[in-house]
Amino acid sequence: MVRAGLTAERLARAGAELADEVGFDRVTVSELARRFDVKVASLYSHIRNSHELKTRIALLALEELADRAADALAGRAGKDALVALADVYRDYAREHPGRYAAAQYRLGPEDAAGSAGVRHAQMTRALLRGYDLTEPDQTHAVRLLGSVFHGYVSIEMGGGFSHSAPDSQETWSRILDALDALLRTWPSS
Amino acid sequence: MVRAGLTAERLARAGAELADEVGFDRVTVSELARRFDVKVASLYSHIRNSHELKTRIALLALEELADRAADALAGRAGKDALVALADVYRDYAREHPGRYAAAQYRLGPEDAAGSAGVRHAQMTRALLRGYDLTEPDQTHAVRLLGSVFHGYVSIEMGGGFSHSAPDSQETWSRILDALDALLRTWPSS
DNA sequence: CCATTTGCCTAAAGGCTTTAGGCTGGCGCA
DNA sequence: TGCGCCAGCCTAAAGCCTTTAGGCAAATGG
Repeated sequence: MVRAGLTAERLARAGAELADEVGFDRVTVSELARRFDVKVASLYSHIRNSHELKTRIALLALEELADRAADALAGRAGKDALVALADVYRDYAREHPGRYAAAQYRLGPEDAAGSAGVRHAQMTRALLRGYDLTEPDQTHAVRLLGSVFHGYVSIEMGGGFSHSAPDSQETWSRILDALDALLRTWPSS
Repeated sequence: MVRAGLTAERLARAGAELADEVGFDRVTVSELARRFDVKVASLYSHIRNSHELKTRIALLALEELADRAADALAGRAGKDALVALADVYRDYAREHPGRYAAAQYRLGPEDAAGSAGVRHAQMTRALLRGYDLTEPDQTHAVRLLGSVFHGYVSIEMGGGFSHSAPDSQETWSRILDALDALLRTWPSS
């Protein structure tokens, strides 16, 4: 009997693909076993349980996203950087809806600390160096940007903007214009 | 044998309470049956399936949220109204995390059209009358506010802001200040 | 070359969803 | 008041998912 060569890593990668195909919430240990043409119980030698599988997929997505963000930010500053970073999130969500959903999976403090989530915050901070903000406003701005990016993308993915004019791309551009303007004239306390 | 007096309505209400207690994703037809001290199959005379149950809970939450928003907006304008509306979302999410999650449940176009989602958009539009925006900027602004509110609240609920200074309330206030300033000086195309 | 570890399998228990079909308490009508 | 009918709950059963326990065989390394 030929062995399938399972690994926690490979399972997570396959799980990420599965998520993009059928949705993160339908990623199931059983379905994954089917894909590897292996019995379900076999997966439990590699992952503790379903939660660990999802966590690994989430961590993987966060890494990928952070890598893309780092790439996009390289050599850019100011509004250029703002738009680039924003597009990274939006594009990733469109290309990999399942992974994007996974990135929202709630992690325990343990996993969260070791995740790429930290890098995300740092990069947003780096981006803000192109604007003139000092603490604590910088932190407020980091949180605002995170909220807008995630909020917009998740509403858009949910179809929230698809049944009314103007089209979503137009709004996205105008929102980024507005955020840029806001960051340049941030109202200090 | 005394009848339990089940109803799609009562099931949805009980489901909403259950969601707040254990989380929306753990709302289950089985658990609900247990709460009514009734066999699982009995519920299927009132709801078509699990999806319909969740949809009804979502619609209920959207309704409640819209009612609160309408209340909060009454007699207010400008920044006052902005803060009031924003707090409605945030407070609702804190008081009723399960219902808030339910409100994010993806509805079919059918249900979406008949939902209170429409009222939400209209109220945000009404709020913007306190600022000087005309179409299509008004729509862009509606979408921005929706993104910020939803994005911030969902990150906050996920614990995203809880492990770093400054505290979340402070950021929330400053973000609302910033949005107010932005709306007053919205960069026209 | 064989001993041990590692990887996948069978078996089984327990939970959730959904459908089919049966019994009965009550409401409506005569 | 009495009776029939139907709505409302039940039992049964199938199908899928998770998770644990224990077994056999393929790799690995001494």
